[in-house]
Amino acid sequence: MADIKTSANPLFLREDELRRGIELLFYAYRDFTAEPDAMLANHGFGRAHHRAIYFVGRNPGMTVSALLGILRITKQSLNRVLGQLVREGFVERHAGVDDRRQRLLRLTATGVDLERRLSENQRARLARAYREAGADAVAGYQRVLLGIINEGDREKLANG
Amino acid sequence: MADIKTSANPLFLREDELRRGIELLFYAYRDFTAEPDAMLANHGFGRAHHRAIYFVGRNPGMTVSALLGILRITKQSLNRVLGQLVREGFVERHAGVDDRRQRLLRLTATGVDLERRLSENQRARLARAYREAGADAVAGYQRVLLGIINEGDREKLANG
DNA sequence: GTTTTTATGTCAGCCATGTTGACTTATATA
DNA sequence: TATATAAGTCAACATGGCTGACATAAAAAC
Repeated sequence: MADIKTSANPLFLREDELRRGIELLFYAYRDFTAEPDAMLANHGFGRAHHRAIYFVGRNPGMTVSALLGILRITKQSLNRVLGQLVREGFVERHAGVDDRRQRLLRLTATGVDLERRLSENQRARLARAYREAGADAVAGYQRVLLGIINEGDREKLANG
Repeated sequence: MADIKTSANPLFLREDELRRGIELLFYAYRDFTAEPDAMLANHGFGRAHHRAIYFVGRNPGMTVSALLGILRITKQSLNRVLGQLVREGFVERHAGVDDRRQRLLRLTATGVDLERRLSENQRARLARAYREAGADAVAGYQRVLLGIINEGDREKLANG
């Protein structure tokens, strides 16, 4: 009886393979966010704060709309966490230069520091996983995740 | 000038590569959960209900403690959603046979139906991503996600 | 130059889902 | 018989989504 589980087999998309892919994503995301969540709790912050800090740190000078587009939440939800971050000195808002209605976002020095501490855990975790899996596996990981993402962002992220 | 970005290069763990890995995981999870979330909202349910239904469907007859161990939430949080699912006829609880303190969980026919409809989207999305990425990429995707997961579950899931 | 649209912020209230802490019940085990 | 375990419950609280309504300033259209 032929081995129907070899990687070259076109039937690799059967139910079990998909179920496994779904579960691995659940477990990985669960463990990936657990430690930063615990650190954030000490500041009275939550995961939403981490996301805002992360993307502002990644895109200094980004507009509020751009951040909303990434997070896919309402501006009311965003402003709750963004307001806290501004009031507590982690994020700065400055009027845009060509469009003065815009509020350009950037991390303060304190914000940069918090972002680094928060993501350190995730970077270390991912670095270990990458190292143990090897470069080819990393390419596959990226290719599949890219395929999961909706078309619009997939194109934007494709050559990242 | 040599291409320092080839997949064989040992420097592939630099900052940018890790950042990309983090962001792909964020975007993929965001889009992976968006459609089931919308369906659940029509039932007055949320993502927590989906997780409970999914894992009970996957492990018929599982105990409450086993489910708690997977979801990593408190029993109070779980019981809120589990109670709703039982009251509304999606999940059944039966006393265990060898240990009658246990409540063994399983989906009703209605529950099986809901689970299938909820996960259909995710299975289709993942199937497309798998198909387009190819079997080698799928293996890499699984290997890296497995590496992200904490040791305890990693061993349990390794030969899944 | 006036009107309209856009970018952003804000107030109020609702819901889902996580938390802690205290307590109960039934059953298994020592 | 005493203790430990599996599960459920009540109460209160926080985070972070949501909707809807409204305000302000600046850009863009007319």
